[in-house]
Amino acid sequence: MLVDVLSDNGFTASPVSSAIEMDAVLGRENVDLVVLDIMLPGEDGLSICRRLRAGSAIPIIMVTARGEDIDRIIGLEIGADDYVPKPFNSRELVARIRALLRRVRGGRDIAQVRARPLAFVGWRIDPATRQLHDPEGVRIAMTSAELDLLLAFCRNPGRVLSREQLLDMVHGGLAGPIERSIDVHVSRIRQKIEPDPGDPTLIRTVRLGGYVFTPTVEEA
Amino acid sequence: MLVDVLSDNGFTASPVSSAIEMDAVLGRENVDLVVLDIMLPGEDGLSICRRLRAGSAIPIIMVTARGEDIDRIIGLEIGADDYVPKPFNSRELVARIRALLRRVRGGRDIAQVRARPLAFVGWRIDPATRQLHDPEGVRIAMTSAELDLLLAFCRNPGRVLSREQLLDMVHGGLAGPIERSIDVHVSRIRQKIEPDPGDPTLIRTVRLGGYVFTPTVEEA
DNA sequence: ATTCATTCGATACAAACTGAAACGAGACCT
DNA sequence: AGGTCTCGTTTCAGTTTGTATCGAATGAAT
Repeated sequence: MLVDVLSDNGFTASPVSSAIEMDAVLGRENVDLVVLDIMLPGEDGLSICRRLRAGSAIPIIMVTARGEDIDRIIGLEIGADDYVPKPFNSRELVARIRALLRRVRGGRDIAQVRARPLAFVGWRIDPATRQLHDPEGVRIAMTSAELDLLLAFCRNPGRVLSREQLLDMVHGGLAGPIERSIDVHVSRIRQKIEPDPGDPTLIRTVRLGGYVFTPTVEEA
Repeated sequence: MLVDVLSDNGFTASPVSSAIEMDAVLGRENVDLVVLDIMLPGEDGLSICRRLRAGSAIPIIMVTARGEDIDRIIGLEIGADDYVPKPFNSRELVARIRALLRRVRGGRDIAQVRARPLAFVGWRIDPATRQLHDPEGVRIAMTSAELDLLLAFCRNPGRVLSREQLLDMVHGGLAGPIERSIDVHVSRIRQKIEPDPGDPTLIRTVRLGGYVFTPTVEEA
């Protein structure tokens, strides 16, 4: 029944009835999330959960008939990401799966959200086309690194971002340039977007801290 | 009671009893997670949740007395990250908070709630843009350390703050300068904001105590 | 009232940090 | 293969910041 509900909601479900089967599926398919019943023949659900969690960060939702608090607590503390008591409403399970996927791959979901153009004080920046337009609608040429950095700022307005954080966001974590290169890019961006690059207001420096992007950013 | 439980578990909790209070706390403190009761005077819990979610990705756990599935579903679909039915075991709530924080931090992409600007005797100071404006609206240049210190004062008006406390607030706890450096910064701030820096009224010295910020401060 | 020890305010200075320009290696296009 | 563009590094000047110093103010004791 569960498989049907999930299929109806656009998921691909691979039902398994034992820990051994599960391992097999996990081994050959790309699994985004595990729905785990505590009651399974063979290895116990809690034990499976602990084992999975030890080896990966795969999202786990536990299902159990036993409604006692203590089970939920143990489940959550062992590392399950969510818990659904049985009997459950199938819409609730789907909602929880969606919520968990949304959270866990924050990366990808936000990526969709992030694909939308953003706007600040008249400027528009579009991650999809990788273009920047000034308040008059004129396109301002931006290099790749500049645009990435500006995007990182736009996605974290009003927050002090350290050079390390910015480097992470722009350079995707992989080791590369030294932190001071951020300064250079900030300087170059300022030349292009600040009304008075000598007295910047959009990207402010926080000494010993990094930089803050000050305007409010909204989707456009 | 909740506050006690959370404190016992190492969290810092700021209880509020209305949406307005909540906004105030969110504006001035660094909030990691919101526990939201559906039943609140004034704005409805679901509405608050929707509003919060519209502006930020702050983790939200909803608490409600109504145990019906439909409420949970709505709550989750609106964007709450988790749901706890009342009456709840306090250990379960703590476990859920831990689990949620763990997940969210793992994502390491928490969009913070934007800090609100503050005002005193005509002056405006905006933590988000890190700018200070005098009563005529003219921007007064402030260095990072000066602005941080003035912000610390604005967030604790009418209280005598020791140099040690101020150093903590400005320098973020990490060991650094000696206490007397606060004197120098206070002096520099006075030069910029006091009508008569020789006879300061806004930041008053408390001998053997520290300094007090005297004006009333409100959100602007 | 005077003296004395602290404490605080203001200035000066050195160290640390940031901004901007210059440079060169590498990527990309033709 | 040549040229242009981009980007990380380096360098140097300007700003910011912490500390030191000295004089003024405070408060207690004589």
